[in-house]
Amino acid sequence: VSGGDGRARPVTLADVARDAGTSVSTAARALNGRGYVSPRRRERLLAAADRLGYVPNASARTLKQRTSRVVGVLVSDVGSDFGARLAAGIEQTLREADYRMVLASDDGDRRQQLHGARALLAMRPAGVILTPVDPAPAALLARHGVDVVEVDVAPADGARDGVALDNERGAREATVYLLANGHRRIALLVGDDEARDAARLRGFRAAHEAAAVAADEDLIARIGSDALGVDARIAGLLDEERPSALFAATGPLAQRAWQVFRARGIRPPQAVSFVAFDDAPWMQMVEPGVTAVALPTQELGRRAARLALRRADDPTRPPTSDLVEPTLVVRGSTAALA
Amino acid sequence: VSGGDGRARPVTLADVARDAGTSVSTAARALNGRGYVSPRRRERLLAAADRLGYVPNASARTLKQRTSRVVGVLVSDVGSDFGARLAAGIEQTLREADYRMVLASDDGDRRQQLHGARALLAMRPAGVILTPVDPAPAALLARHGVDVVEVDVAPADGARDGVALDNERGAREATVYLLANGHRRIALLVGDDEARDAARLRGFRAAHEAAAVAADEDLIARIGSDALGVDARIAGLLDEERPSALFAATGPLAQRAWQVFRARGIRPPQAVSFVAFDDAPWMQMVEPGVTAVALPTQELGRRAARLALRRADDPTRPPTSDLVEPTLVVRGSTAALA
DNA sequence: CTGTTAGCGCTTTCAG
DNA sequence: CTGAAAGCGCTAACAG
Repeated sequence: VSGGDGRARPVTLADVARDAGTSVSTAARALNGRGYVSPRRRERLLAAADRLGYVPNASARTLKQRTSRVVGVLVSDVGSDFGARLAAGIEQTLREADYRMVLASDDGDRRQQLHGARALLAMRPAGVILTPVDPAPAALLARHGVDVVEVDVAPADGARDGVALDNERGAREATVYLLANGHRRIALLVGDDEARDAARLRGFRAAHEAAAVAADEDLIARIGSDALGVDARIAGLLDEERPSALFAATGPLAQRAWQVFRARGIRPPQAVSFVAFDDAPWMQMVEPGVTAVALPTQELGRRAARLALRRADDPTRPPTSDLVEPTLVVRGSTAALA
Repeated sequence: VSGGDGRARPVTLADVARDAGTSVSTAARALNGRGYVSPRRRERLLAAADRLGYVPNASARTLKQRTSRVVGVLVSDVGSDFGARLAAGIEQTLREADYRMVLASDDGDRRQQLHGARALLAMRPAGVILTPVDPAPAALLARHGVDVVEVDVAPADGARDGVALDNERGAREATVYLLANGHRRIALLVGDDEARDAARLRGFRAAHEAAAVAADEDLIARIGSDALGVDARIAGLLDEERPSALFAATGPLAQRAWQVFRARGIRPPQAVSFVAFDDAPWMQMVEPGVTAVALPTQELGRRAARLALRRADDPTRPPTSDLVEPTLVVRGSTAALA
């Protein structure tokens, strides 16, 4: 990188123009490639810009064009595995298209969400990607004419762009796998979320129906992972219902279940086979490895970013809602029922 | 949130002023609280802003003030555990101070790093936080008058603000713990990085010196975790040197070591005690749990953000370099030598 | 193909 | 205490 000493005043387009002996408009045309500029002058301008260390002022451009090359991202927690991988996918795609990502999180707090949305609005973003917890931020953004892409919500109502994981299919495949391995009494641990967990439950049921196996309702535990007594509930399920397999349809529940196994000396697939939803690093470190449904979270981010970019490009196209497919990773925690 | 229907043109300060029957300058003073405005008018302006759904235009403000309320963050990988937690800490602190974070990553690619730095520069950020891989981006930024905070570099040379993990101390404490438990032949697995791993190695040595135990050089393996034959090297170390404890001073090496244990049926602390650097979720899921040095990565981020903010506030203060301390988490993989 | 011109929305002297 | 006015740096007509 050449040019530009520690001067206080940043180099502006006017400086470059002056240096090359042209007007600012010619300089502008040369530096962002649109409009006619004679090759000679273009070259001189490019050289001058380089030598002076010219960096365009994004604010000035945004002010004039009324839109920036920034896409806002609102997630509940960047530090979580989900948030991190999502953000990574988004950022990667954005960067390839020469857009910037401004990332805001709310610590699961509605007020923060709205505040974040307003802060993003102030930057006149080309779009905003958000994982919706509350409808208010999306509504605010939309009301101000900002295009929104929703992530990980049930196949969107069609009013907005959205990308979601195919929770139902993931759960179905895991269940199909167990059924195909001869399991008939499969216990299900699933969260109590309206959308996500309901879809996983549907997948579990669908697999049973397809196999013409009746799913015993007593084997199904809908329970938040942070609820009190989760461990006891899991233990109870194991003891009383004696399932041949356990499907933990949530990352945290899988973790709890594994802890219960450890505590009671259960070592899948002996006694029970074990399948988890949401593959995590620990699942391949434990012995045996845990068979799990792996979620393409980063791909989810890429798709969301692609949608945002596409919409920025053409605001009139009809809303899309994408679905990304999880895959089952088979490890040692499952075995065929003899 | 009140006001503002789906109009195309965003509400500007002029609109608010007109609505309240004042001039824009009065409106400006009222809405950002500095300068005199009569209570009556202030109130009317606030009400008007609210009713109209006014959102200030950050670009206009930035253009005028020549600096934004944005802090740039350059990390190599947002999706990694380190990057994610760092970003989370930074974002949290920034948000509390009403600053925004624009996050860019380079996939370990120098060109991307420079490109990211330029993109940030264009936004006239109040500061940039980066995990330095290459000195060029920081230099570019600094040359253009942007304040830089470096993260996780050896206690900075004092030229710039910086926050680092106290790698030496973390390694020392882990080693002290093993020595205190009677271990004398402690094998060390450490990376070949110039700064970070060298510090950890120093810590290992320092602990030995303090305990007046000679560290056997044959027990020390400096090896990149991605090198070929890491597993064989680890196995060899175990077989040939018969250490009573193994200290894996890097996350990836710890993972490799654990895999080797699994493959050979070794179950710490039987045969060997095991300590890892960089506590990770899997370490509490495996049986037994792994004793590990936990790194306060999120705190690292908070500190970095705080430094950036402080410097934005006062550009003249002398550079600070902070050090954050890791803590040892004792689990079941270590035992006292009989 | 090039230069002039008029702002984008906000902040900030500077008079009143 | 308030308003007029002058830009911040860039883009986009529109004349030449």
